[in-house]
Amino acid sequence: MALRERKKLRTREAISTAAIELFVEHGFDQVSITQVAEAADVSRRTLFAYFPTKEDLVVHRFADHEDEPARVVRARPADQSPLVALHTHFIERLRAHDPFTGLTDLPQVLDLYRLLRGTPALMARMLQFNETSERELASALHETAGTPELTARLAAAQIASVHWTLAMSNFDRCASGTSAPKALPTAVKAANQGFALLSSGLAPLWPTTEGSP
Amino acid sequence: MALRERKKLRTREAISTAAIELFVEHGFDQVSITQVAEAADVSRRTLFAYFPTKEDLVVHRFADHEDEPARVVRARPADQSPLVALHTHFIERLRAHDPFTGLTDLPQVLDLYRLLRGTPALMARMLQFNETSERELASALHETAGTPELTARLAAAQIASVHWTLAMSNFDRCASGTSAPKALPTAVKAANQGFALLSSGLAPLWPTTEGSP
DNA sequence: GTGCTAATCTGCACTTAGTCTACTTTTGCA
DNA sequence: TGCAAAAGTAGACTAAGTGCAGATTAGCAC
Repeated sequence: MALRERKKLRTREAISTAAIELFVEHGFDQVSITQVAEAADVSRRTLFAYFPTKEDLVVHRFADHEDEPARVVRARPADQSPLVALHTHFIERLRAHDPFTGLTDLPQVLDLYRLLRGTPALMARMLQFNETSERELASALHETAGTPELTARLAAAQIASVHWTLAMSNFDRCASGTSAPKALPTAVKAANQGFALLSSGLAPLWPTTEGSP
Repeated sequence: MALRERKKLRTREAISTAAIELFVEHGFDQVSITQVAEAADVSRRTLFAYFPTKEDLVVHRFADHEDEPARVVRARPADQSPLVALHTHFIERLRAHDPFTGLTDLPQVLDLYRLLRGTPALMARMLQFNETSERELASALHETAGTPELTARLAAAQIASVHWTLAMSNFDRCASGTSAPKALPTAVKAANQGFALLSSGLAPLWPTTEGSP
């Protein structure tokens, strides 16, 4: 990689790191773009060349994971169902304490999560990420499993929402002080339940005599 | 209702109507708050007394439906499962061409939907509505069906996402010119499939020999 | 090294969303 | 009619984000 490219990456990291540090310490709304630019030793204008909005200074760190579910579905063995592939992968990442699952002990990541949850503007941006992820997952299901389009969209929506719920739930436990290894068994159980609900449906939760309309 | 209250409501409506009219004609980003205030014949500052953000000028029209799923679950007969209640209700609203379902012929509503879909900032705001709706549904499930908290959250997430997907799918059909009565059968079939997936799970979609991990 | 080109960085002015404060108008009611 | 409270207004202010014109700097040819 050329010097120019490397320098750009370093600058980008420097800006984002400075931003998150300031945001974590003083709060997202209490720190201005100008202050971030000063801390990172670049001009305000340059900062906007790297990050289109203030929110992106924080959430770009999750951009890598945006297409993870779709990739997992596309990369699965031919004889494996998408749901099993996603389940297996999630449990695997959980055991690896991948921040992607919400289960982590890294103080920096926990701070980052706390910042996200406490800032509506950032949560809104994360939901958009989630929607992109969902759309890509729908495409992957449609293209690799032959699922009809609407069906794929419905399934992807369910899967993405369960995924998000599990990650938030895991994070909440870690943020409130439980260590990752200690939270792992609960997290695995939760993940198993989430994927079981996806796989077998919600009907067994509320058994009644009445049928559907 | 007192004169003061009535006048406030009228002002609120006038502002929102003027705003939507302008936004639909020229685009959300091409119209400034100042222009909206002028069109509604109030001061900029007064406008902000009624609507906290520019986005709210548009999306407040959906605020009524925010807690609809939770209400349906709470109001269901004692012997009915939450899922059946929600399914029945959705089909009912579909037949009534309730804009809440995305199925409508009212040109104003269609314009409004088109505006939403074409404006990322507005979609982001709608996703937040959806999340609130999901949280309230989770509470309703937890409190009225005795579902454990995490289970309720997972179920609510799935239900809310299917709901949203169905509404968007119906809207897309209507926005592309299909009349509501003509789109109804397809919409009912889609709803039945969505709720069937929720009820019985995704496993049957992708039958394989391999089990879960 | 020298110089050229193109990418990058910067300063500055500008627009717009949203807030704050102090002041005026209107409404409900005695 | 008069008064207290609610609602509306004017105008200055902060901060995000954009456009532009000029200064720097990397990459490369010689």
